[in-house]
Amino acid sequence: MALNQELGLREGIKVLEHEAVLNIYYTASCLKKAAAEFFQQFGLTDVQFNVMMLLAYQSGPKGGLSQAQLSDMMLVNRANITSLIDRMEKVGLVVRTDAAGDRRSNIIKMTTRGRRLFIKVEPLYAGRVKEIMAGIGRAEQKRLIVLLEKIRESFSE
Amino acid sequence: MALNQELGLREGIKVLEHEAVLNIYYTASCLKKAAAEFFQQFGLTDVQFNVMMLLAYQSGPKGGLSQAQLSDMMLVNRANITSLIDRMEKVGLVVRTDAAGDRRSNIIKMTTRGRRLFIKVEPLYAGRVKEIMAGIGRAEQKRLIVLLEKIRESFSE
DNA sequence: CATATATATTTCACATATGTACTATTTGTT
DNA sequence: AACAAATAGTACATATGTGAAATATATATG
Repeated sequence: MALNQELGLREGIKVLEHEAVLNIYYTASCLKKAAAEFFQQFGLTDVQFNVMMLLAYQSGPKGGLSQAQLSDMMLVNRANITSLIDRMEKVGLVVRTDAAGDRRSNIIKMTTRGRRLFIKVEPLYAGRVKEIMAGIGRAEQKRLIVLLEKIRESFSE
Repeated sequence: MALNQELGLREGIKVLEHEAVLNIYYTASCLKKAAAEFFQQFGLTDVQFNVMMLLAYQSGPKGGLSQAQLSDMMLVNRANITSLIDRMEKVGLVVRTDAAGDRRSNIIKMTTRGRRLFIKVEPLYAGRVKEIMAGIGRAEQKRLIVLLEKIRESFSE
């Protein structure tokens, strides 16, 4: 449905570019809500699951990632990683370990409990994502990705 | 640029659907940051500007919108509108007025100062949005909007 | 080697988002 | 009219996002 109707606006959105931007915002927000809802049953947030996914697939030779690396891969302010890892550490999903050779940084690793939970949740999540994206086919998904990449190019200039 | 590279991921994203979702998130985040940066020079946040835009274009016969109406049009939790309007009222952009006939609800209206600022900022914002979206043409923007609408359909079932 | 600069993390103040619970008021039903 | 249910706003706890400043440690340069 068009955004106008979904939001119950009396007046349409006049600038096409703005309508496109609002569509991106709104869709991201819907997806985020659906993700939050999905992860809640496992006591996780979408952001926490993202951390676990990065630790599972992107870990370096040290068997973990520093907070700075996580921050870069998540586009999250570094200040924010501190409390995020605090919360995850408190519930035993990850641990901070010393980085060999650099006493400034922590290497974050998943605990056995974290890994076990991740292995259980990940395939279920993949299924849910496919369900949600079933409205558009693979070719359309690829086209969507290309369009979004083009938009982001204006930021890297 | 592909998300893999932008985030510096060692391993690519395996599930296409997930890659599409992450692209939407990431693009929304980039757009939001650009908006925040833009509005900062006027002492506004993007969310506050959104409130002003709704008050300017969507106001009902009472010359304003209730907090509940704003909440619906912004997809913001109602609990959140309270503090948002608190902050905007404190800096004199909007006022809470009594709703004739319903003592439960407040009608939010822009102040003269708010309206003056909005009139100044709006065309500059429209220009900035066009700049940002210049990477894709009008036809592509329309196609993007359609794709995003299709994705959102899976939530309204 | 000493000093300047850069990097990693933490802390702080704040804006925004969520859900839940509460009060006040309105509306709908009997 | 009396009572139940719905609605509007607020308050609170929590998660996430921002920038700025502080601390500790590493690195680069003269």
